[in-house]
Amino acid sequence: MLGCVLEHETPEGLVAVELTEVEAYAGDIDPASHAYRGKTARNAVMFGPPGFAYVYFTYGMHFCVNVVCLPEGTANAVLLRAGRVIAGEDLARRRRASRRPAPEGSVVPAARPVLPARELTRGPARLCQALAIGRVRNGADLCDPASPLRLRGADGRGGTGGTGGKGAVSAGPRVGVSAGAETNWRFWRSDDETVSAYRPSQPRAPRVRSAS
DNA sequence: CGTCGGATAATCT
DNA sequence: GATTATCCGACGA
Repeated sequence: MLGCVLEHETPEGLVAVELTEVEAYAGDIDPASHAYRGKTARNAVMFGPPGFAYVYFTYGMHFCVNVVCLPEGTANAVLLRAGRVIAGEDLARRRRASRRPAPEGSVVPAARPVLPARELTRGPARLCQALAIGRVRNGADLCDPASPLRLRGADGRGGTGGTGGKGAVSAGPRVGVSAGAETNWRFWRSDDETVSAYRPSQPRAPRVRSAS
């Protein structure tokens, strides 16, 4: 799936990325998968036919998008973690511009730093923000060229991805997972600056309430 | 450049 | 009530 192109067409315009980093999740045999404990309302799309988008909401503020794989009844998916913007960079940058509150006592809004191109879709939630992928795209048909959210080969047809002969593919542990952390099911284009930084799972201490 | 804490709510136990 | 397939800004080197 590396090297394939994900496109989202909205009234605001089209943004497309060439995928540079993905992670595999293997349903019932994979403790890191959302489908590990069976079918629920959230993960239902993963149990359906392949080629559809599984979009989920996490950490109270972020969306991530997966491509459902393997036949109906199985629950496998590939998480799209990063890409390189190849169309609609302006729109992507506007969607990604973070809004900081005006400094205290100031009427002028804080200056917005210009985001480097490599930061636009570096990470699964950033990718979704740049492409404006949200809940309404859960279940979208990625293989239908008429779908607003679609996936295609880098050659404009159904061609395979990989690195297009331009380099190597690396593999390593998945980001942010606790169970199944030893499985090397994260794949990325070697030496690509759009690939997200690896962070091991960091369980946070439960929030303690002040005793007083 | 790196590490660290906070935000914030759906989902599941 | 705990956990989470994350990101951002602050701060220090």
